[in-house]
Amino acid sequence: MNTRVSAAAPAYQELADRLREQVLAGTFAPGDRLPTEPELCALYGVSRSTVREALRVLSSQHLVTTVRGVAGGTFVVRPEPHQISSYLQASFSLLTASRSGSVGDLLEVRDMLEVPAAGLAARRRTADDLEVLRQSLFDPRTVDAEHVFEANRNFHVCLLRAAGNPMLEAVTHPMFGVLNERFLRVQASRRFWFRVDRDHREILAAVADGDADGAREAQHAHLQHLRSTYTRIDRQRRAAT
Amino acid sequence: MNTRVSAAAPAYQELADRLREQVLAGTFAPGDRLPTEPELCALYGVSRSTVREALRVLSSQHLVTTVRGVAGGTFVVRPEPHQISSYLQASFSLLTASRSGSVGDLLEVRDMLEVPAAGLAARRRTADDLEVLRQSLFDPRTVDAEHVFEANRNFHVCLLRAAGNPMLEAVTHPMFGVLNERFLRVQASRRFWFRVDRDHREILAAVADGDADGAREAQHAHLQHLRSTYTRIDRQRRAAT
DNA sequence: GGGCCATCTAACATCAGACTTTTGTCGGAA
DNA sequence: TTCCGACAAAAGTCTGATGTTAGATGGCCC
Repeated sequence: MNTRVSAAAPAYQELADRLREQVLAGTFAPGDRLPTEPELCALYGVSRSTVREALRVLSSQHLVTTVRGVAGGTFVVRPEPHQISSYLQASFSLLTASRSGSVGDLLEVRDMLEVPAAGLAARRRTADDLEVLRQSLFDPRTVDAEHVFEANRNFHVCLLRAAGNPMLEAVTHPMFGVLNERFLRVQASRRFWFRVDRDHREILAAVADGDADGAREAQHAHLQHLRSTYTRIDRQRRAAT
Repeated sequence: MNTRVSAAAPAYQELADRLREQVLAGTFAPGDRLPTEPELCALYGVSRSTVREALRVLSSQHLVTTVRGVAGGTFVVRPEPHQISSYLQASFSLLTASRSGSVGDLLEVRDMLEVPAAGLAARRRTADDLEVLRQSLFDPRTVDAEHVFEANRNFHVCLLRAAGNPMLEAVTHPMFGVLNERFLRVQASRRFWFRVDRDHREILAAVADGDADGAREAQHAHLQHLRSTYTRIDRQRRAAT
């Protein structure tokens, strides 16, 4: 017998929602320990399986973590930008894989974010940022493709960080990541890397000078180059199918 | 006795990872049904609880859904932009709640995204988009605060949609959402809504004209107004603490 | 023959309880 | 004092039974 009009949601889902509400509302602060699993059973009148499934939902959304042992339990965590990034990257990756044409969308958004980000970086970069950026330059004549790939990745990530806006970083990083994994990990010509290297040095020079306009311009030009390469590869792949 | 160097990961986590890999790799296509829970138990040699916890992880990451009943089971879904949005909004909301000063960061990114978005909307909007935007205008003299709030929300969401880039929409919507919930749901003066209404009409006019520059400018001005209101409220709240 | 309703059934949902593994703590021995 | 082993508290895992949902089936009435 069910007096409610709609039972619809499973118990674990409902419990997860209720707990999430409390976490979001701040009833439990970051670092706080939630009641133990048996306690939650008693509190909400459900079995331990149900409690555990609810906790799995919350933990896979990076709202809580569980640790074992006597001092263990379920703890509220504060979401870190990099967690947001990893989730976003997985999602975007799937989105672009399933729908054709989304690569252009991704590039469009990347342009909106990374160009102003370069401008901000020029104004806000610290001496440390500059140093890291310099170390992320690479010799395009090097044979180690993996090293070049990593250095390129580093450069972009550092540039984002130098912009000093964690939200911006959290959102932009995955876009860069998806395109990078998708197009560069596998195939990229020597000539392409030469170009990338030149662009990076140009961007770095502007950022070092505190020249926001120059940095924006250089970053925009860089993305234009990338766009032409990505769309070419994308066309080839489609043709090959 | 454990021969592995690190047992670390719980079984449900490991199973979730293995299944996720298969979903991401396309072993299971969107719409496919995964093996039933008892079958997964047999396949991976674990108990049903473990299987179910793994499935909860995947489903809360919007990779699968489960439906009950005889034709039920666990199905691979393709991630939808609005799912990404809801996750992002929760994350950003927590991020701004826990760290002071992030409201400015949020506004900064919003400016990067919504200003060009308005420009895109001016170029890409359909007749339908225009119609919906018109219906999202409101009478600032109305007394129904909830209606005004909803109409305002609608206007921004439609404008984003009109830009015709799902990724852009997925990323921008939550930023708007967080600020909106945080500052406007509770307190907003009559004078503020008059201003908002005027701005909206200006944006709409530019978008209807296909005037990308005008739309960008109007949107930027609009965000500047919002910024001053938000920062004022934010200051008041801090002072009140 | 066609439409409607009761029944069946395959899948997920939930429960209860036991056992296992991990890890911090505490007390005693070297 | 330091080290080591027993203990305890917590999450992790397993088992098996029972509840619930919703499509499928087949028979009944018209």
